[in-house]
Amino acid sequence: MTQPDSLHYLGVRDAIATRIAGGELKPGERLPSERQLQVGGGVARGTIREALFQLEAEGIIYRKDRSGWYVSPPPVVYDPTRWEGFMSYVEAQGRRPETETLSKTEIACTPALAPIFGRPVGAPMYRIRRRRSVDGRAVLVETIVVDAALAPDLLSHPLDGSLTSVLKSAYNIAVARNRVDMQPCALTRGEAEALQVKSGLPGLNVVRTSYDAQGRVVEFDREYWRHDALKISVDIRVR
Amino acid sequence: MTQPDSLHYLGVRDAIATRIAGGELKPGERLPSERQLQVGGGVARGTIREALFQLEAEGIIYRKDRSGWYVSPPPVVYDPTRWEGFMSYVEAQGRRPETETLSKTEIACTPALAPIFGRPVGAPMYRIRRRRSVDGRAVLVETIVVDAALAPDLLSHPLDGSLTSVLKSAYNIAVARNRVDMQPCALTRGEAEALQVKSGLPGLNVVRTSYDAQGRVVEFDREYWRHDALKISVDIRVR
DNA sequence: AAGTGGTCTAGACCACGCC
DNA sequence: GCGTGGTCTAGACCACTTT
Repeated sequence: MTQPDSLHYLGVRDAIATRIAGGELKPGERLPSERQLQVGGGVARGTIREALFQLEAEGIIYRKDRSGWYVSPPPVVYDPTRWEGFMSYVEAQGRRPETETLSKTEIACTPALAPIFGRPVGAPMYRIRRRRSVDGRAVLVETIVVDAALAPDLLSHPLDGSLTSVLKSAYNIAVARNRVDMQPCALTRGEAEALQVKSGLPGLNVVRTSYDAQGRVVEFDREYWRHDALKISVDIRVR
Repeated sequence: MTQPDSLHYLGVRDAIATRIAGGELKPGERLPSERQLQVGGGVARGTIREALFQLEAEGIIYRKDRSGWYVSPPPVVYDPTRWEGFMSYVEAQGRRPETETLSKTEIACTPALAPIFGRPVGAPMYRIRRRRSVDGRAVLVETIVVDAALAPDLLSHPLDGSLTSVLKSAYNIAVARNRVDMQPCALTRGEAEALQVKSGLPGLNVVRTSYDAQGRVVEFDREYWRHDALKISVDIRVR
């Protein structure tokens, strides 16, 4: 008999959490399979899974679809008031960043985008979809939209680094104001697929709108982060 | 037969989401019980619950323990770079804020707090636990710690409003710098209980450290938010 | 081919909210 | 005291990853 704090699945949770905290299971390592975790306990697989979901919600473990459960690495710290770019701040934290461009296309400005950019529906825009990883684990997918009138021929530039610095160096466009919105969400359909997570997992939706000194929108970026990959830190001085 | 996109629980999810989006079920209203939702479909209750968990992760519905499932109201927008205080910004959004003081005690500075405040272990501190609600739904619990040397007799002041303004008006302590850390988390034990949610639900952990002009920590605040109650918005001007 | 997690069924009992 | 969600069992089959 497992005999936990009255609840089986929390007892199983604690048992696994203890093995992780004790260093028996290290970040990135795989847990025993669900059926193996059942062994002596006389516990149904559903109860084991309940415990695993709990640990997943806490950010302690994560899963690779149909491959297994793994111990989560520590989160990346992100300061929305700075924009050195993903690559540099991840590296500064001693982690290995990676960016893949999933697609880059010219699109016509949609009714949803028109008011954001202050441009007519149908105006040419560039849309870039990227996936970014830390230490080989995909942590976010993003969709960036840029006004083609401001940055003609943008897509011929290298897009796997900082887009902001491309805009600065190739087009002399400087960001003067940044608006960042963040909201807990569920990762569904496309985002979940790109991050190779189960649809419905919690995530963080980060929307960044960058303006130049004239108030024009130079970059509109929607990011979907794994909920366990990120820690936000903002430091503000009062005027 | 329900006949969804191959997956039963996603079909059930879509059916419920449609009823909510269509206005048949309004924010704050209760959904039919899990057993009622099974009716014609030949669907197991576990599958229904899978669909409800999905909607919960998306922030579309929430549950009151053993009472039922309800349609979520829209989130509150929170700007960490401003601190007019919870009461005023919630009101500004046309919602009804509420604050309850759960406890207020004098404590001895712990080893964890000592380096934050730069004070010796054992130094007197005040600890205040509060719960805050929007339109009658508890959305966050917080624990605030203040150095007793800076604000003697703090606990005799009214604590259901803005603590920052009490510090300002009663002690002439002004905040010069604010550090805000946010991280997705799971609501467990005490927090879950205070928010009347099931332990393990996703939440957002917000830690705010406020400094005065001399660099002293005047307020250390740890907040646990329901994941579906909050939207963060930051607006930054570049120097 | 074997093993894994993902989904689903059909029951059961319990603790607790609500009336 | 009835109905609710919360927990749990013991199976089953499937899609997919891994070897």
